[in-house]
Amino acid sequence: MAMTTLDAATHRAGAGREKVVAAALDLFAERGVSATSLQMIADRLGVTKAAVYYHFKAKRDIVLAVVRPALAELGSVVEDAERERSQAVRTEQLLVGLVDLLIRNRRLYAILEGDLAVAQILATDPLLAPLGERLVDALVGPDPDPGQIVAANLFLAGLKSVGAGGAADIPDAELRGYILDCAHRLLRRRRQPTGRSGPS
Amino acid sequence: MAMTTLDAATHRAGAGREKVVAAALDLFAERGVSATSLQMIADRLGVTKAAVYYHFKAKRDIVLAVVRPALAELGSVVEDAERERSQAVRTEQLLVGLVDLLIRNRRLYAILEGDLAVAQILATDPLLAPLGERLVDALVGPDPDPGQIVAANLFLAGLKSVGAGGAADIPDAELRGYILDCAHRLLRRRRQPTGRSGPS
DNA sequence: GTCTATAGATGGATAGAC
DNA sequence: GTCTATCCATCTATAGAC
Repeated sequence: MAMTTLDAATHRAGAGREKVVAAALDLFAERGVSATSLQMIADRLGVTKAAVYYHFKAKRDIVLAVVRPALAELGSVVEDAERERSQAVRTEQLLVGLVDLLIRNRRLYAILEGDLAVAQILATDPLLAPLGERLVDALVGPDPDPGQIVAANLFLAGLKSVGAGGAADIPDAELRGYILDCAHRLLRRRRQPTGRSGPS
Repeated sequence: MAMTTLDAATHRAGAGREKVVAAALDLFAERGVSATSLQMIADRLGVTKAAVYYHFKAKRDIVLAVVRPALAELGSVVEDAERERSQAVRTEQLLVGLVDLLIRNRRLYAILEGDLAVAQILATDPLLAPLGERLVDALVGPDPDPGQIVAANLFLAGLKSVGAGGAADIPDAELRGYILDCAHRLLRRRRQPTGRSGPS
């Protein structure tokens, strides 16, 4: 029974649904999630609110649909890195994957933590919620000093903002280099104040 | 005729007004600006919406009142730095002032660009709007390479997030050191690809 | 699959009594 | 200076016709 190639995961996968997601992404990036109403999404598509509600039973689900694909990718990047044994390799692989992901969809990152409402929605999703913590952990390695945690958090928070608007005029390949440079500067090992000085 | 010591600048400066600002700061930090209603602010104070409207004629004005003191301080920091002749001194002075400001009121920074609604409100204020640009300019100096602009933006964006929640358990003095370390790593001059290699 | 219509709640904001 | 009461707009969400 050919109900298209995919159908279970997303409950309905028509072109209409994807148009809603695309329009929502536009509006979320422009005005923020809380300030975007279903009416605006419907207007942009030239349909009515009720038509939007055919595809999604709540606004919350639209937010998740907009954000989930990239976060799923992010999850893969983190998992791949976590399998790496050397911390140096792990960090580098994570960084490259992270920056690539950002470059590929700059606007999305503006939404991710830009609105506290989104953070609250993501916190309710059991798969997505712990991602941030795992990210920092994989990035800095085991028993990091606090300075490195601060640096990692600062970098991750800065990432999204740079993707958002701070560097809209810089082409992808170039921006990628700049960001990786920032990451290397920030995360290069500090002089350890805690003993344990050699590589494992 | 003694109408209290101050009265012109803030149109009314009673204890009630300051309580509203304090409650709003709490709620904005917890839930974001858009998601905070006047009803919630009133409830937290045990008064009614109308009582809040006695002090502020619109929600927008509450947001500005919450944010303006710190932004005014930020303005002073930027101005002081702009008067400095050496770019190296200018950057360093700016950084120290910036980090101090962040440390002194961590929560506020979470609000500043955390909600796009706030950005839109600030953009309408003639004094506050150009601050961000001047900040970056003063931080990186004249004709910066794009990499440095990216680094500066990344740092500034990371700043607010670190103040917000990423490092809630780190004491002020220590956090201050970590952040300054990050700043120095990020903003230390790159090898210039554009000629002009020496100090002025 | 998209519509009209509307429910039901809540938002910001105002008028006027006390 | 704080209240009650209210206005009106808008919001999310649902029911049911086409």
